[in-house]
Amino acid sequence: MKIGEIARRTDTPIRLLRYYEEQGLIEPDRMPNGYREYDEHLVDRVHQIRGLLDVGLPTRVIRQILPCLNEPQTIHMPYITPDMVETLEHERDRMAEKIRYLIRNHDAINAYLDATERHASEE
DNA sequence: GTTCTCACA
DNA sequence: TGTGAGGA
Repeated sequence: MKIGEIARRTDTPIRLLRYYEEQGLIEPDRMPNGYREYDEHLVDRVHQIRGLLDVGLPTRVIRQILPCLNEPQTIHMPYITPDMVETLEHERDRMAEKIRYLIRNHDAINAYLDATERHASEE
């Protein structure tokens, strides 16, 4: 499929699909006219990449663990190198910190909503 | 209309 | 990573 179609199917801007390719996250074939040709399996891969990006993993880390991401939604670690373990541990810690902030903000918003409700029902 | 590359008041 | 230019 061409870039426009995979962009629709993965809800990813064309701009970003080209960017992911530049970062070595995906490598679509080329058609004779120079257009990128995306294989069906890349649909899942793009979804997977976006998922990891959403959780905060930088593209360089994703590129690193890419060979271990084959079945959709799963992470397999057949061959794990020491420095891969190191970066993953680092990312895990970053995630934990992010979660702490999320909880904090979640609580704050919740408290606000709570107060608003009480206020409204008292009027 | 769609895609491509390159580049940045 | 957004956006536009200039081609095919």
